[in-house]
Amino acid sequence: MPRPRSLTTHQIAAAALTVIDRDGLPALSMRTVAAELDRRTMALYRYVEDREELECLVVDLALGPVLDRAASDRAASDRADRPAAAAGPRARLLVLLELMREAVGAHPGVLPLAVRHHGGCPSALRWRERLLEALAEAGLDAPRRASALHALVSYVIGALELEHQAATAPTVGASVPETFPLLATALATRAATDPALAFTDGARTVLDGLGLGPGPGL
Amino acid sequence: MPRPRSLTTHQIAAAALTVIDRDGLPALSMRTVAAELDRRTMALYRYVEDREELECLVVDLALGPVLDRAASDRAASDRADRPAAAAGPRARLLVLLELMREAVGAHPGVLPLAVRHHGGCPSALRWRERLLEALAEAGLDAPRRASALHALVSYVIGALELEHQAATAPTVGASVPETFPLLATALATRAATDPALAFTDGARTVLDGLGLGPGPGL
DNA sequence: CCTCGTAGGTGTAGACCGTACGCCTAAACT
DNA sequence: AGTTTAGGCGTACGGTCTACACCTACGAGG
Repeated sequence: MPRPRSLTTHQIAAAALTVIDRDGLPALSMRTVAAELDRRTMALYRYVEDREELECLVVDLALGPVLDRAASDRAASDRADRPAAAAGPRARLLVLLELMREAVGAHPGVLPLAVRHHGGCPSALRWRERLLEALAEAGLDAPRRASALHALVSYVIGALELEHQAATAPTVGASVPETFPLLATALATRAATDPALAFTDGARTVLDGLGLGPGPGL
Repeated sequence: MPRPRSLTTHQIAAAALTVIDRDGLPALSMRTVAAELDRRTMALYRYVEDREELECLVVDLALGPVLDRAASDRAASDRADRPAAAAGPRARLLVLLELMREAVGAHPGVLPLAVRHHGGCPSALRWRERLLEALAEAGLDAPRRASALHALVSYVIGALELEHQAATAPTVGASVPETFPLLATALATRAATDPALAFTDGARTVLDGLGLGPGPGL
């Protein structure tokens, strides 16, 4: 009976993501998103409570691929096309962690939003559930699962944040070398390393610490 | 010859910290800080380039205690007053990580700023250098130190961020239970755990993963 | 003691932001 | 065709940061 909606929240999220990818996160505003959709600013408020909710939609959209690809990996593993993905809990966890990194890496500007809304956005919650499934499969009981999840999520959030800042930092380390010799060499080493390798390396460290030793899969 | 300065950057940082502690991070603005010092807004720009720099000063001030207490611990250990603090590299690392958590915990509102500026603020750099010293003492060579530093810093940043959000979240987990059973129990477990214990537990996990097994000290 | 120059402090104003409120109107069901 | 419901728009308010030009208080040199 009422007038039909001419926009969807998905379209709005996509427009916001376009703005972020093109002009960076600081450019994200109700005005710019509305302009991207050829609408006036206030039109958005018919679909979204406030900016907070819009950000949540963007995060959900950007993190969508994580689950899609995880699901396709799982389906593929059922068909034994991608045996590596199903080799074992440890390998599956590693894949999940790397999928999250890739999803965020595809839209770097979203990272601060993802960090802020990872607790209230469906995609992120589903991702965590997947982690827990793998942890359960590895034989961890509930308390150890909770502890392991905390360690893994903390690492991922921190590592992504570090990587993001390294990418957007205004080259801070000018006065570092003399005062902090160890730090200087460490930063140099890090700058010379492939970020993806550094991420996976740290992830493996955490998995080792959880007692999920390198199994037959990897 | 010129007119002397009537303020110090330290005073400005302290005023900003007062504002944050009293009214929360969103209340931080050039206006509120200036009001705290009984000055007009623009007076601050004689001491600070922009808001960015002010935030950096606040982080530096808030993180100061980490280094002071780490130094006093070290002095104390020299006098054998606090043997536990000098028991070994692993114990020292754990203390450094916990000191960082306590420093941020003393001013919860600063956390987002600390995360954003941890790379450009002297206190944070000195803290990292201390970590590297302990790692070197543990026998790790330069590449492994860089890798270990990355894992540790990532974990700390992520864990603090998680803790901060758990404290300020508007109770999101309403729809979680049915859709994500594993996550629901994990969140319940986490909510029932002392944050300090959860933090230390995760830190120990990372240290284990780094091969710094539980030594004689702890 | 007086003057002078430097730098501190201030006021104004511009360009943004998010969003509360009220109006008009287009669409679809009765 | 009529009614009703929501969509879209315009305006406006209060807030942010900060560029710029102005006045003035202070300490040093004479």
